[in-house]
Amino acid sequence: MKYNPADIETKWQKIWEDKKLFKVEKDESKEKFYCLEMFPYPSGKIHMGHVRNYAIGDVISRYKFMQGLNVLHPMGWDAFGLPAENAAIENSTHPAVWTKSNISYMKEQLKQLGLSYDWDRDIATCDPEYYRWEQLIFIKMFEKGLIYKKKSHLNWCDDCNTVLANEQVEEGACWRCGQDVAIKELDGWYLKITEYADELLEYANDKLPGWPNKVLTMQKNWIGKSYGAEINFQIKDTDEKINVFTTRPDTLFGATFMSVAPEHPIVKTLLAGTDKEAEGTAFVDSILKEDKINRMDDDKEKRGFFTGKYVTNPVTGNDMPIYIANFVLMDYGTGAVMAVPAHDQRDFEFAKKYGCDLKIVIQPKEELSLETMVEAYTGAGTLVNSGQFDGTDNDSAKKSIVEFLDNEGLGKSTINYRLRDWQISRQRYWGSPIPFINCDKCGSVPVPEAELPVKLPDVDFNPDMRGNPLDKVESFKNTTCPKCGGAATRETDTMDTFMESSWYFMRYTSPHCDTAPFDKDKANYWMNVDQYIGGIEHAILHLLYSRFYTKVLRDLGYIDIDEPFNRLLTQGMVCKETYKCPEHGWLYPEESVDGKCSKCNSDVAVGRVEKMSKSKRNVVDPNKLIQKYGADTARLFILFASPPERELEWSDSGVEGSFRFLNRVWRLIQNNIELFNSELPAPVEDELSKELLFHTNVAVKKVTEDIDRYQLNTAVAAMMEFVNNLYAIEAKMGDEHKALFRDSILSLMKLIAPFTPHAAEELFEMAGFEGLISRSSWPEFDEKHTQKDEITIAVQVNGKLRGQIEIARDLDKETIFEIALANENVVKHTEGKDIFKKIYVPNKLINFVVK
RNA sequence: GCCGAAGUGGUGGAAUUGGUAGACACGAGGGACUCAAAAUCCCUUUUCCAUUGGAAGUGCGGGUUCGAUUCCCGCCUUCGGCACCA
Repeated sequence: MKYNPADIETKWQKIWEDKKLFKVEKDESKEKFYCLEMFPYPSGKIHMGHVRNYAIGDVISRYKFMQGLNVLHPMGWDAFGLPAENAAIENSTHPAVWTKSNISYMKEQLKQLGLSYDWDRDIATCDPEYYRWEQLIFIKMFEKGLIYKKKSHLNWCDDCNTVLANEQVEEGACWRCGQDVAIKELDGWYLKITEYADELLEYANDKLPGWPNKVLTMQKNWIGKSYGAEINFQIKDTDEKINVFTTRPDTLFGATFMSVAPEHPIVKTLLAGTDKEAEGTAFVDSILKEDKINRMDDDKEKRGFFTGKYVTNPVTGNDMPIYIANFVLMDYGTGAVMAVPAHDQRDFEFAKKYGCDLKIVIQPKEELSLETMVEAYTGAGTLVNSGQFDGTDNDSAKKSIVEFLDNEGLGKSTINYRLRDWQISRQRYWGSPIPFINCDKCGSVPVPEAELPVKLPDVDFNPDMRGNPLDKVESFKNTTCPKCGGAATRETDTMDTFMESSWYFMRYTSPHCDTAPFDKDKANYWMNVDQYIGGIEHAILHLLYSRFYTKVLRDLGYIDIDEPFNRLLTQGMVCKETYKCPEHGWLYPEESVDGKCSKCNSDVAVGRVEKMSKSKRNVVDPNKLIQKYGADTARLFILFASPPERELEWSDSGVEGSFRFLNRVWRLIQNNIELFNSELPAPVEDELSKELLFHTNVAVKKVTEDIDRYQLNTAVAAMMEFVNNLYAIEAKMGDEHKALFRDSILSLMKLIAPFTPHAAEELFEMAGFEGLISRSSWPEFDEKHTQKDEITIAVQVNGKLRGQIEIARDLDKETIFEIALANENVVKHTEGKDIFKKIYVPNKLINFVVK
């Protein structure tokens, strides 16, 4: 029978589904393994990135199943988000309709890949049964003081009437309507992730050994803990002070002016009623009008405005002019900076432009002078011009100056984070409603728990819609205050969709629990996720939020763990070269035929290898691939082509190779299928038997170890090598070897089972086995068969390979040297020379050092 | 600019702890089978010189070592992250 993936794949997918093969329950008697891949946004159809992600997770899950573990392997849908809402507006359909149809289509696609999910645990985050718990958690967090509301400056599109995330601003304009983006001060809800900054950092430092360093480093940088001081500066002729944060208190004597952020509240006070007011306000407005992206541009010119006011340097007593400066960020530190132009590059540039004083307070070995300085000196040195601190090295001066300030009540040592609290308000429809009611008398009041979930109301979507749909649904918006009973309005913003993905992995442990977000017992049994797999692009946002959420849920008493994910594998992107036609722009791969555009026959320009994306059309559709070769081939190729962490360059001919391999496996086992139903003579202990045992045990060992260390590409290579060896042995063997050969091809079936499960099931069945190979045991290897008695070792002279000798394993050293020295070619290189050192690496090589 | 990762045949990649560089696969060339094709199978395939064999070779330049793709120093390139963070 020819290998025909189309028939066998649907057959086995149905059997697995009918038998609910991958359905699991908590079972204390078994060791558990929780394998999780990042759930997808239901955008319409799956792409190669999904295939790769889920193929990796499926191999690991199936392998652990076969090793006898109780494996939880769930899948679901990150179902809230803007694309659904945009599609709804465009097509006048409800986002729920669009989302649901996408989910059912994509679910079918995933099933076609033969993935081992427990579909009974399927969840969609847009389901009120999911987001009701998110709303409950939100209220619990509020009660614990982890949530607050504040005004802040955000990207705002007037036309769409909504806040935009930074990444939704394209060259200063709204990505959807092209309107210029403004900065607007808006109310928003914040989660106090900064309260957990230290713990998040601490675990990232050394308590997450299963995470790639790369991701931990990115998170550490994102949190950005820095030690420094807060120093108070008195505004001259007033009672008010301006606080600054600095990491360089040692340079305080060199502070000659002050810069404050345009958004800083003090700005209005400073300008009020002065002759600078009009000009200053205009300056501030001109900066705030720029969108955030532009304002943070590379090499942005430094612009400042002198307010006409001064602060007093607390240690020198000198007047320091106060400038409003475009490069000072309101949301880092205190929004005000003491400027030390001699020792900070930004302040240096600013001072040169606006003619501010420079003062050197740190001298390195090679003396600085103001006349020759062309840039700020930021290195170490000895303090000068710094009163009683002169002569101390700048590092210890950091401490002593802060101590001095502390004693005088002028400042204190402090720690600052780059991490900011998480703003979760979105002026959108397709997200979880924020369960709060705004009352004129009582302020923001949580919706009583009994009234949860706050469900999204129905809205008629149409292309003429603008703004936040919820805000216009009067029946939703108008309500009464739960506290005072007076008229009140419901919060019409919805939550950031990262809120859903921050705890979905816990919901999977009891997805239908209707009394709590999840069953605590079950969650404690299944968590942590033992293996999490997903794209590197989530290194910060999703993975940091999930860690934060886990700690919060712990502190709220929902679960007893500190971190959600034990091991993390970040898979690389799937890439392909791009094709561009001078007439028709980007082309799909199939539109470029022999270097010509299939539409106009112009020469096609082959671009660089890039991440597969719809916009550049350098995509390969998993559907077409599965139709042509089957899911097993698709899975095998995507795992073989590259190690999981690295990016994968798509190659059609590589796919052919994987298909060929599967056919070779198929034929090898087919040709010998009758062995499974035959009485065979007892095996003999000859060379060929030894060889067979050797190759089989080596293959099992290598595949096992490679899966354990995520090297799925070399695991596939080991299976290929095994098959090549089996063909060679098949050609030589007699009846007395067939019993062993039968064992070997059974091992082969099991080894390929996690990778190409359909083909493995079919072969297993044809061999006459009862039950499913997916539920059979993983093959074991015997270390003694992975070693040969006769081995080849390399003979080097002065580190250069001069020969190879066959010896018995573990032969004594001196005998090996004798044999090696007798080797003809070795003699040539040692003759007439002194051998003054002989090195022997057991069973590997020897090296003669001669002169 | 800062941080991180990577750089190996024509191509994707392998070499797990410092020990025979190029496993496995793709592509290419040659051959077998076939009326022919497809499929399959076999051989060759780092470069250079050559007759057994030799020389060079893992981005570049140094170093440590009997021995370096692997460790150290300096540089180049590519990719990723962060970026006026006080």
